Amino acid sequence: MRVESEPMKIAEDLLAHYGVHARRLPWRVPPGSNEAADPYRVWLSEVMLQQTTVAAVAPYFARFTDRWPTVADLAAAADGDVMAAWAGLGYYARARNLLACARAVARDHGGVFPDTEDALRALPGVGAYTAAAVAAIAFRRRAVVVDANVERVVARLFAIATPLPAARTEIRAAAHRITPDARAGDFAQAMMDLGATICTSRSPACGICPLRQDCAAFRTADPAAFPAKAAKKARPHRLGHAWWIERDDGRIWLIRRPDKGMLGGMRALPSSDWSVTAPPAAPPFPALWTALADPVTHVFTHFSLDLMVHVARVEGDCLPPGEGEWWPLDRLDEAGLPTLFRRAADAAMKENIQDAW
DNA sequence: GACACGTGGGA
DNA sequence: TTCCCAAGTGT
Repeated sequence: MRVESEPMKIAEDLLAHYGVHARRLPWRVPPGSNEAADPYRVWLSEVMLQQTTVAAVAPYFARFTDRWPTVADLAAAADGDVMAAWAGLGYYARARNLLACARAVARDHGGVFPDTEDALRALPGVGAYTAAAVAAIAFRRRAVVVDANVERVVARLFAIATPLPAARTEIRAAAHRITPDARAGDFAQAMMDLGATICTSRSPACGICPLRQDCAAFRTADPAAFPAKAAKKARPHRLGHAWWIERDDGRIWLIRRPDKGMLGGMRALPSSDWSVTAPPAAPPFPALWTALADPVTHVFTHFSLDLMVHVARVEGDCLPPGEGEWWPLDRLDEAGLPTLFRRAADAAMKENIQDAW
């Protein structure tokens, strides 16, 4: 005979806890509030929060909503402005899809977010998770919201031993069982709060968990062992070159990367391909090139990179090959460089200061 | 299902 | 230092 709490009891216990302990977040309406959540803000926050921490998102969310208060404002924004505003947050396909989604809402939905999970799911950059989250949180629909937090909490509640990702089907079915018909949005946010603050990946605080009496993993020797996960692959290493071209009027040459691939759509220094073996350091044009002593090291999700930075100072009549723009050094912050190239720029400028001395 | 796709913080 | 991971989506 199984010892398992009633599905409804889990939701009741969790929502009671959430009513008292809900985190106050800029995009969140407090539990029990009569105020309705703004679908635009809910959607924007959900996209920003994909694979990204609350701490990292908060300042970006503030800047975006200040500059583009409505989905119509965002839909009317220039591509480059949005990409630059996203710079540093990572996963830049999100920014491209964000704009595409805002414009689809403006063009196909009269500037109003659709209020069903299916219609939301059809929008660019809105997958199963985000569609369910927006439907539940902004439109108070009964949707089963499953993110990594929910997966972890559910895997523990029911001590699901199947390793991820194979356990997804089983976890989703269990999440469906415990999701209440009413307040599914609060329930989802409560699950995520629990996963972020108590039922954490490494050392869950079971002693203060409102669900410990409902939790099968709590009754095992090692609750943190759930969910089991498949082994990860080793991270390969790559090498590349980047070119810092500084003109005598205090500008540097920036290009825009193609939409597809790494850092797609972002401003960048000209650079070589990033290969497993060092590509030949073939500069974009002949000049007096100086390589920085140390490469810029950067770790991406699926590989790490050593980027050699080569510096050249050129005359005002120099025109590097290909598309690009001369960008004033004193406004480099506004260029919206992704972190890799921001670090390369910092290294190049530091080197130049040493030259001047 | 597998893989590409960023970044910064915590243990 | 190194590894893991954080409100996933698209292909």
